[in-house]
Amino acid sequence: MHDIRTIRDNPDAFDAALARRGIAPLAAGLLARDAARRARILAAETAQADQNRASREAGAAKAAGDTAAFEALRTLVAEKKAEIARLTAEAEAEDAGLRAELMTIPNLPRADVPDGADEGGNLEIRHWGTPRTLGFAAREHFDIPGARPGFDFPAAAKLSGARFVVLRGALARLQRALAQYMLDLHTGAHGLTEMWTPVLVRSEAMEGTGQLPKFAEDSYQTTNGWWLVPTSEVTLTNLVAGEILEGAALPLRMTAHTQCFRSEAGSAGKDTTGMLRQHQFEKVEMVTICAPDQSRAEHERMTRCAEAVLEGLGLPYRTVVLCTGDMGFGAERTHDIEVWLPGQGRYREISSVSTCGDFQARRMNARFRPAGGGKPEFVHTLNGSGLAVGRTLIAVLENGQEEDGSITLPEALRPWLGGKGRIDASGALV
RNA sequence: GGAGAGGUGGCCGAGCGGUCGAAGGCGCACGCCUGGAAAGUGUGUAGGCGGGAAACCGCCUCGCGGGUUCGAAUCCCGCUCUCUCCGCCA
Repeated sequence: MHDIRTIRDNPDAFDAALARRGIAPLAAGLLARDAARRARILAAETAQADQNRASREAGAAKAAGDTAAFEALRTLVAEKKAEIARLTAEAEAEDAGLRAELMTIPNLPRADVPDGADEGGNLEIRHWGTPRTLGFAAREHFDIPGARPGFDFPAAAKLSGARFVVLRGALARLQRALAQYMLDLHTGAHGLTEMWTPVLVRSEAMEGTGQLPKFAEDSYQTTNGWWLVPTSEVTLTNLVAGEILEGAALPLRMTAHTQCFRSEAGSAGKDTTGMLRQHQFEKVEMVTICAPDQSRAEHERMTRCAEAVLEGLGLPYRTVVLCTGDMGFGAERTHDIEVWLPGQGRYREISSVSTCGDFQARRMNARFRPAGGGKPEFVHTLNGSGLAVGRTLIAVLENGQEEDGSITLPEALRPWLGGKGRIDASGALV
């Protein structure tokens, strides 16, 4: 959420930044609303101050035995009371209205984000690895002979419908191994704290990270009001909601492996075959809570943590910085990591690492007390996939496929695969 | 799901319907003391919003929301969360 005072101080800069995201100017409307709001607040508080004073004087008059004065003041308070009720209701309505509007406005892109209308404007900032030369026609993950027995889409359709998968045998094992490998890498070499969090959350949590109020249709809600998290960014980030952290304790770097649930509203027809885009999938997420002067370095660090997962698995990737038109709601800068998928012959997103500045912190009211003392300030929040486990499974299968239909698995996974290193053409882990 | 107890500042913990944003303690910060420290001692120490160039002033917050009252941390009602016991349960 944006700070109305910042907009007040520099409305042109606000509108200019919005324009980079293709949004029409909003500052004038917001400031008119803000002026009305403040006028109401002032009126309500002035009336309240009048009442408080009259009440004190009434008490004094009563103590002094001055009945006439007491009765007069009592009448005055009663009058003020009705006035206050009306004025505060108006003030609260204005305040809520302004806040509601601010809650729907996306974060502003940082100056170093490239302009662009869509993903065509993204810029590669680095790449790693070279796609194998296969010498045969690459298959997509669901078409590789060794993988086919492990994917049971008909069974998933029977249980749940489209965009679900049942994994069987070697593939179920492989997915588990991938998640364990990622968690161990992040908690070990990268020093993140492993967390385990709920996947059902209150609306407040979804508002804190920006999924609500604007994107309700993208998530699922239970009959009693809980939301299924679309990513554990929601739980990990909201851990600090409403808190005032000690500056010396920052940065907090966390990771969690959870199920994620997305309605995929609006992506009808996209990626309908295979398990690339599912309503339920696994993700190892990373979240960092830090001081404002730490967030740039933390963003780079987190990006490197995600890239390290792919490097450990020997999967070629490229990292792009998203242009203004392709960024998500809460981000001020995003790095997408795209893994090479031989079956599609192109790079596909496997991780998205964003720094949100104080955008989420304002929504959550998450602050820290600077190390040297002083007023609490809003923290900065960052989140990134490290990585999407299902998509990593796809990448491992497609990149490891052999002409005979078998699949060579990354060496790095052996500790979690009972020492085994390939899936044969019949689908057995050997 | 049933019964009971309880939510006060960074923490612990008092609080008669007004003088209470709140005693006291701990912690923390700064000073005194000291060769330096400890101990001792003094002072300070919540957040948000609004007005103001500033000094400063006002408003709100004792889990949340209502009510009673001239006046509520204190009385009443509802909700919520935590804890204990019972029930159920992976």
